[in-house]
Parts: sequence; C-alpha cells; structure tokens
Amino acid sequence: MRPDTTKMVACGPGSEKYQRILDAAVEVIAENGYFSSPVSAIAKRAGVADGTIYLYFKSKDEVLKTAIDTTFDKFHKQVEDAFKTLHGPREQLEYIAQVHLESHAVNRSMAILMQTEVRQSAKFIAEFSHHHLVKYIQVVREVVRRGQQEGIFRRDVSDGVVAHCMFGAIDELLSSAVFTGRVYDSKATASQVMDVLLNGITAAGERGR
Amino acid sequence: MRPDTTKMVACGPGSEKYQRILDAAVEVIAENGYFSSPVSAIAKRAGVADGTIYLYFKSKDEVLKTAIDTTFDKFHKQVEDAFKTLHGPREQLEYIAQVHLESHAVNRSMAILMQTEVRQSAKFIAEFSHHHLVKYIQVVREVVRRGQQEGIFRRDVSDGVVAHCMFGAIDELLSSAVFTGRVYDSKATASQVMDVLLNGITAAGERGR
DNA sequence: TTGAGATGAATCGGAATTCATTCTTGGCAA
DNA sequence: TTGCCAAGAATGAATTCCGATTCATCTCAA
Repeated sequence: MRPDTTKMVACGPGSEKYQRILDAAVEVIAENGYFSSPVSAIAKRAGVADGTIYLYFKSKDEVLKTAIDTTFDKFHKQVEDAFKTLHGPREQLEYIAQVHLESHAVNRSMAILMQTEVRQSAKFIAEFSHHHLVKYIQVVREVVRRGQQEGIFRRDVSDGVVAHCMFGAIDELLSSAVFTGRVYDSKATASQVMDVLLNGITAAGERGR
Repeated sequence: MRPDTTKMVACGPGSEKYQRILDAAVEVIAENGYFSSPVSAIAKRAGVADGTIYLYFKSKDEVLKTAIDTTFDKFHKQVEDAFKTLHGPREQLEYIAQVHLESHAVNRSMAILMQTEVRQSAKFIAEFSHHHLVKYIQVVREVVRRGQQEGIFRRDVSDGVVAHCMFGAIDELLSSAVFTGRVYDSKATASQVMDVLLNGITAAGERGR
C-alpha cells in the first residue's frame, strides 16, 4: 500500500514528465537560446507531444521561469544550510564563491542558460531574475558588513561595492568558462579569486593573521 | 568646393540617415530587447520607412552588430590613445575601469543594450561579441603581467584570473546601475573598485608606497 | 527626363497555443 | 475473470498571429 504522497499523480509538478520537460527545456535553451528554441524542439527532446507541455506549464515563458526559479532557490537553500555551521565572514564568502563556481560542473546546461538568458532584456525574464540576483547580493553584503563590524574587513569601502565586485568577478569567471568551454578546478579558482578579494578588503590591522 | 570624402552620398555608412537608424535601433532595443523589437518599430523611431532600413543594412542582425562593433571599437581606440601618455600599470587599469563605468553616462541606451544583449545566446551575437570581450581581457592581462614583472603586483595569482575579476567586478557594478536605474559617480566608484582590487594584488613589498 | 532614394503594403515563413480526437487506466458489474 | 466505461492524459494537426524581408511604385533633384 502506498502512502498518499507517493501516489502517482500523472500530471502536476511532482510527476516524472514534468521534470523531463524542464530538463529538456534547459538543455535545448542552453544550446540555442530561448528565442531560437521552438516549443516543438523542447517537446521532442523531452519525448512528448507539443501540446503536452501546456498540460504542465501555462506557457513557454513559464517553463523557463520555473527552471530559473528552482535553481536559484536551491542555491539559496544550500547557502542558508551551510551558514548554520560556518560562521566566519571569510569562510562564508569563500563558501558562496565555491558553490557559485561549482555550478558549471553540477549542471553545465543550466550554467549556460543562467549566463545567457538571465541578464537578457526580455522583460519577463529580467524582472523576476533581477529579484534573485538582488537576494544574492544582499546575502553577501550582510556578511561583509558583519566582517566590517568585527574589524576583519576594511570599513572604508562600501559593502555594496564589495558585494557586487565579488559577484561580478565570480560570475565573469564562470561566464568565460562557459563560453570557451574550458573546464577548471572550481575549488582552486574560487580560492584564487577570494584570495585577491579578501586580501583587498582585509583591514590593515588584520594583515598576516 | 568640397573634398570628395565629404560629398553627400545619400546612402552609405556615412550618411545622416544611417546614423539615425543606428541610434534608433539602440534606443528601441535597449527598451524592449532585440527579439521584441520589430524592424518596424526601429524604422518608426528613426523616422523612415521599414524598407529603408534595408537600403542601409543587410538585415536586422546587421544593425545590431554594427552598433555593438562601433561601440567596442571606440572603446579600444580610446584606451589605446590614453596608454600613449599613461604608463604605470596601476594608472592604466584605473583608466580602463573608469572609461568602462562611464559608459553609462555617455550613452545610457547603449549601456543597457550592452548589458542585455551582448551575453545573449543568439548565436550571431555571441560569436562576434565574444571576440571583443576577449580583446578587452587581453589588454588587461598584459597590463597585469607587466605589473607583475615590474614587481608591483603579486605573482602568485594568474593574470587571467585578475583580468576576469576586474572586468567582472566593473561590469557587474555597471549592470546593477543599469538595471536599478541608479546613477553614480563613475570616478568615485571606479576608484573604490580599483582600490580593493589593486590592494588585493599589490605585492607585499610594495604595500604603502 | 531620369535614376537614385524612399516608401509601405503584400508576401512568406515560422512558431506559440489550442482543441478535436485518441489512448490509457482503474474501477466495476456480469 | 473478463469485458466495458468514464475520466484523466496525451497527441499533433490546425489555427492564428507576428514580423522580417521584398518589391512594385512613387518622389524629387539634377
């Protein structure tokens, strides 16, 4: 006897087909870009009929939106969890950097999609993904501010500027890897970037600790 | 009597209409994104008929391509010129940062377009604009390498990583300004970013110089 | 008068979404 | 156990809209 929660709901967000469509969409869009990816291509990749996609999603937009939202949510949850046992500002920043850079290895197609579609000007994408980026920056800012209060980081540079620098630097590294197809050691790269950045924002009195 | 070069060629890349179309395209695309900008909208903004655009450009793609190419070329030329009288690695990097950040003020629409379209996955855009980005990074790398050789910068971080960090940090700052619509003092911001970065990569022996 | 320049309606293809139809499946009565 | 039914799923061809590009036609300056 199955518990209710496992009961096969053929349709609905939990189903296997739902996931297959999402995965297919991410792959196809990563390869061709959102506007050059006909729904029919996504359907074919997922092994379903064109119309089926509309049983699971309201529109093509909705598919992309869901994929992006899910990814960001996972990221934020992962960071949140890690922070429970990782308290130093340095360590927290390093952790974020590493997870961010790792995304390439975790799911290449998704990484490509993030780099190529999230900043795009299609209004519907820009609007909601902007929200996720703001949240990311927010988290970093808070860590930086705490570091400043604790005297670990310099106080003469704005936390906002530092947060954007960190995000931008890492994102660009990822982006370049995605575009050139080069693979890298995410741990080693993250540590180099954060070495420079942390060195750059370390308070004078803390040097060499 | 006019020299030949100034003779009014009604059509052709020099003409006033050519420029008007380019400007209109940049504005419209900045507002709506490339794929949501019908040629007819660009034509209307430029005050010409739809068909006229095809007298000046081979295709819609071509219009965007031209706009982006021109902007990058201007940037590279500007940097090249400045380097003739600006020799210190620090100063050169600071100059690049400032010009990059200034682009927002110079031409807001173009800055938006750059942020929203250049990284996009439409194959035709990605391919040629990638080339420009590589060139940018290349220039920065060379400056960094020279700084390392002269003993001004640390040698234990790769010039490539530093170059990407710098580009990414600045680009993200610009991007955030573009998306939030916030205006900033490009000189002050550039100096903050470069303060952090340069501080981060300054060789130990050079501290406090 | 002529031809370069300009026009904008018509063409043509491509793709998002719909929907009439078909398929599956699980329950139920004979 | 078997055959049948209804409802939920899935299908994919048809509909519909949109927009890039073309081209027959017009304008105007030399």
